[in-house]
Amino acid sequence: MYALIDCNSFYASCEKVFRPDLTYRPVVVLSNNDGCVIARSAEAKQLGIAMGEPYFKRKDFFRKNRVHVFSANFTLYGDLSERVMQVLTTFSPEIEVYSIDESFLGLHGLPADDVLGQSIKQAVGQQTGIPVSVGIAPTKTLAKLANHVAKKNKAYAGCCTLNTMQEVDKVCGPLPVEEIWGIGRRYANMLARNGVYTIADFKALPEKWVYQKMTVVGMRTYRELHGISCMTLEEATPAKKAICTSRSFGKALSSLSDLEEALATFGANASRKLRKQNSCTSLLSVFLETNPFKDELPQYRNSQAIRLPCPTDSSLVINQYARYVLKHIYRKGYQYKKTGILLMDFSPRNEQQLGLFATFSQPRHRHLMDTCDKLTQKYGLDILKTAREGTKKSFKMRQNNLSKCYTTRIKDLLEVKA
DNA sequence: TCTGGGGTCCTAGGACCC
DNA sequence: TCTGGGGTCCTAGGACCC
Repeated sequence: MYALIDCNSFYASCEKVFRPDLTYRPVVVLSNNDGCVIARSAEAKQLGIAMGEPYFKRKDFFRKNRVHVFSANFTLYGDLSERVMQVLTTFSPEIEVYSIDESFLGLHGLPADDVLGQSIKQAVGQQTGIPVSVGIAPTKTLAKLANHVAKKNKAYAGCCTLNTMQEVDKVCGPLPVEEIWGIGRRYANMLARNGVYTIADFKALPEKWVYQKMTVVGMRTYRELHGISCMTLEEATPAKKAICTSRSFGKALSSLSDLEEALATFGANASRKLRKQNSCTSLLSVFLETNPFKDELPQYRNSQAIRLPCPTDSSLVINQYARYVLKHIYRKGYQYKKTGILLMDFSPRNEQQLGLFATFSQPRHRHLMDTCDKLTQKYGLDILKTAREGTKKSFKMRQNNLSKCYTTRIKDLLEVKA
């Protein structure tokens, strides 16, 4: 049996932990640049605020309804996420951290019932302040469904256990197919065209038809719904096969030098992620685009990849090539809104073949990068940068409602006043 | 004025190898 | 006269997830 533990309105809940005055108030969290709504507290959902709505379209509505607005604070959410996962490991050593706000637990040897679910919920709530829902079932796909049911129906009090196929069919059969993990909008449309609307309809299909229309991925989902486990717990997080860093700018940029500063910052960031998982990259791609929402402005977007002479994890080398590509795809006279870098084709750091014609020295770069990483880990990212990253930051994001980093920055600690 | 930022897996088809 | 049977790698496109 598996348990799926999912945090309720995670980002909004994180903000509420340190703002008890907002406990019963509608709260929303915005995407980078204060662009769209990406999290809503239960009260905000009740007001009819949708996921992904552009903030500027709803500003007046938020003010009128006294909706509290936060800029995304991923440092805070990441830290609280780790604390939640830490509590979960006290229940079972088998844990797959599936995303920032949810984990699967393997329940070998544990009583898979609502009592366990409730004690997980209680422990996480007490130790972190984050409310969670728990779904327990024989397969991961069914645990996801059970979790959905626990969240949507008050009667379940945040925990739903589905032990038998009879229970599954009774509770989940009438639900629409798009609630199934692995069935998105496209498949839901395709299924609707074929007269399949509910989970019961889907389960009644011939397996061969599912395979033909939805490949082996769909078939796995189908079997999991029938109680046949096809997805195992992935306890070790596999290394990434690609790493991307990109941001929209707070305001449009047109000069090459401004774009170079932005890209160098993103490149340094992507390189740090690369070093953190002990990989080297040998293929990188740079992209650049104007604001697609501005119909009246001339539009341009382009991207290009470049193969490196030998694998590297050096910010300096990566940015040198990134800058070369940027110059190549940059065109004068456009208002750019976004750029980014994508690193691909990884190899392990300790298994490097040196390039015969490499123009940079691996050992020297390695030593330099190690030293830089040690310094920034200890004193923060602002302590040391490459000159290319600049100091102007003309690309910086809009973040007008950013909360403090209560748990990761000493000067942001809450004060208790007598 | 203002519209996010990451990832994964699978399949088909083409080019090439022996 | 007859023209097999195995592979790999790459790319593009389509689906999905948070």
